[in-house]
Amino acid sequence: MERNRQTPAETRQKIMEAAMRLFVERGYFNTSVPDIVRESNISIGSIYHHFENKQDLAKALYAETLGSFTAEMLRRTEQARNLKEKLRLLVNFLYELCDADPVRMEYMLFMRHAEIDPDHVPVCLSQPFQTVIHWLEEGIAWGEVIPGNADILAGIFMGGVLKVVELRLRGVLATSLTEVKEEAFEAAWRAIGVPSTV
Amino acid sequence: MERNRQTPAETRQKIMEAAMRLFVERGYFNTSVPDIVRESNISIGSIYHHFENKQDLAKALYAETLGSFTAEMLRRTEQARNLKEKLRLLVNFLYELCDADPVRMEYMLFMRHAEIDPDHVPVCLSQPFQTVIHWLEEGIAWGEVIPGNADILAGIFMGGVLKVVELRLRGVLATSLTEVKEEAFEAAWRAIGVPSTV
DNA sequence: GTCTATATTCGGATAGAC
DNA sequence: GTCTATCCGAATATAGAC
Repeated sequence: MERNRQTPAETRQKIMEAAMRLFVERGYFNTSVPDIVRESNISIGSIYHHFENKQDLAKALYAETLGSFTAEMLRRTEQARNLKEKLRLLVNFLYELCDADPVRMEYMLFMRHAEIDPDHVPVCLSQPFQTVIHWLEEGIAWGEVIPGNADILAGIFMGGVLKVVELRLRGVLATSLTEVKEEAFEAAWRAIGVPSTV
Repeated sequence: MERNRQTPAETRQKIMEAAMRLFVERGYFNTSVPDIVRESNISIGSIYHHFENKQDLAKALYAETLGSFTAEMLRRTEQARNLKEKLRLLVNFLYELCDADPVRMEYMLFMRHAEIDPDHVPVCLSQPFQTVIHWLEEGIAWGEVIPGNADILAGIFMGGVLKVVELRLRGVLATSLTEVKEEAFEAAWRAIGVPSTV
């Protein structure tokens, strides 16, 4: 068989992309390494050259995906003037990402990574969620957010926003999320925002 | 080894309870049938007598758990006079269940059953969630709920309420859900309820 | 670095005694 | 209906040529 001309970095990238597609489609445990070989057109030997084992591949995929998501989220929200605007930009980012790359969105929302990596940090303790909690603590101090437990308010807000993503990914919502982002954001904001705030 | 004196129904029940504990603790695919043998003290032969195979056991467990949950949910909410009261009773039920039986709660919230059963119906299409959507459609007609897309409003409300459950199960919230159920409910209701409604 | 061929382990499932 | 002993396929991972 003809050998690949691509660079090692490209090979590694193709492996990870194929793995993400398959993990989303059938789940980690229903995906064998030979499946990844077929989906990526990379041989099993190369896969085990780039990654120690299947779990190591999954961990690298998770870490890199979460890392780039977090960086992009912070970039997209940093220029906001107040909390309401920050959260609106966050929702816009999430909903646009879901429309543009549903596979990546589904991967981040639903991969049960704790079943793969015993010392995995739960999503609600990871940086994106903790950042939102911190924003809400500031928002409470500033009088933009209804006083209360910031963890609970963050859960109500983000849980609502993300459940709408799930409804879209499951086909319950027929319309793209971009079309409903205002309605969803306004509802979620009503739960936590002080009404007088613009 | 001494044979069991229990009835077949008890044997079946012990198998299912052990399976649920293990599925929640390590996940379906990290649980082998020999694991279930150890956890339940039922032999592998008996397990395969009561269930066709491991997947059939998981399907029965899921169906029976969801069925009894749905029945109890409907029973607990039927006497409410209006939508706000109905949803409050629903939240009370969910949060009390989480405190009383976190394993069952976690099983229902996080089992990725689609990876086990190819023709599994997603949670957001299952009876409990569809019931809430139907309630909200009525609530909109009655003027109790802010006019809008009932799917989205249901997602915002239930997503928020359930994310708080997740925060509790993951140890982010140190207090029991019973202690915070009013705060969480009031916030989630603000997202969807017409303010004038009592 | 990439490939093919192969070894080993492990877990789902069955046979058949009691 | 419950049990023990066993089979067998599938999947992870390795060896070693190119």
